[in-house]
Amino acid sequence: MMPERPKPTQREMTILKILWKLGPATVRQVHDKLIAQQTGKPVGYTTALKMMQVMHEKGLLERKLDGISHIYKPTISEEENVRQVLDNMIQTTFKGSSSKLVMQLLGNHDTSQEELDEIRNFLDQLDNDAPK
Amino acid sequence: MMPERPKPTQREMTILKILWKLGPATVRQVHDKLIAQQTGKPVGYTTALKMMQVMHEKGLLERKLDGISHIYKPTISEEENVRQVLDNMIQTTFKGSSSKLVMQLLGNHDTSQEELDEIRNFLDQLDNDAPK
DNA sequence: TTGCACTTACGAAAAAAATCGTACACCTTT
DNA sequence: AAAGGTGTACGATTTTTTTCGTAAGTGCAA
Repeated sequence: MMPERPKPTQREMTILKILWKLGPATVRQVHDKLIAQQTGKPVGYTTALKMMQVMHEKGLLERKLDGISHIYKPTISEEENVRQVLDNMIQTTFKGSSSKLVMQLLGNHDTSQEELDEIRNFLDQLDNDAPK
Repeated sequence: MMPERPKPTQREMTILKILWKLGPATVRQVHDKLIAQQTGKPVGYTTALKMMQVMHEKGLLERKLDGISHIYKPTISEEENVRQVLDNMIQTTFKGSSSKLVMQLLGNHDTSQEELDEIRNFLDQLDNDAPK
């Protein structure tokens, strides 16, 4: 049984990102960040509140009461989300081949030598842990 | 001067994906695919038409007349789109380190030996092309 | 010619997402 | 006690997105 968790809208994503960065936080804290990024027109406090309430109803956020106010946190971790996005990308645009994604990434992203070395080390690591 | 190209909505993304798969195509062709995927309720032809018209106005699609009908194609390629998404992901969730992304990907995606070898070869290739 | 089958355009309705006003409760400070 | 600051809840409005009905043009075949 799927936990019933609809795909977040774009605005909801910006709130999720803020929460992932902050860790569990109050509406006030999230709203401050929203104001700080100032993407377009400033958003009102009650707007942020309502959004987060709706996200809670949708199952995107969980919350617990802390004194007078609520502390919210995403029900899905950033890592899990990234994994989903990457897996999906691999399926739909790289025909299931994760190496293709890596190659595309390293190919044009102009990666530093240190980064490349790290990746190589990691590959070796994988081989050692699970030798053929 | 930015070409003024708003971020596509989720529905618009499904159309973009179809066009990326098909190559330049008519509304009819796109609509057929939409029907074929059958995600939820079937969508009407004029709905697909209108969406693509709107996307054209937004600058997401370009089109050219072909006889009586139009042939549409995305103004952004799938590769470019993927690059944007990955770059953005690297910045916001991996603090600028692409190797972190690769490690996260290979870490839990349970990658085959062939894939890993391909990546290693690709790394060697990069070293040869641009040796320190 | 008449009638399909196909197309585009366009307005407007329907649905979804985002914003906000207002009410009200609880503290603290004055 | 009153005032001010903080919080939640919730209905309603506004804006954006999605859907579709209808009109009208074109080509083709009966």
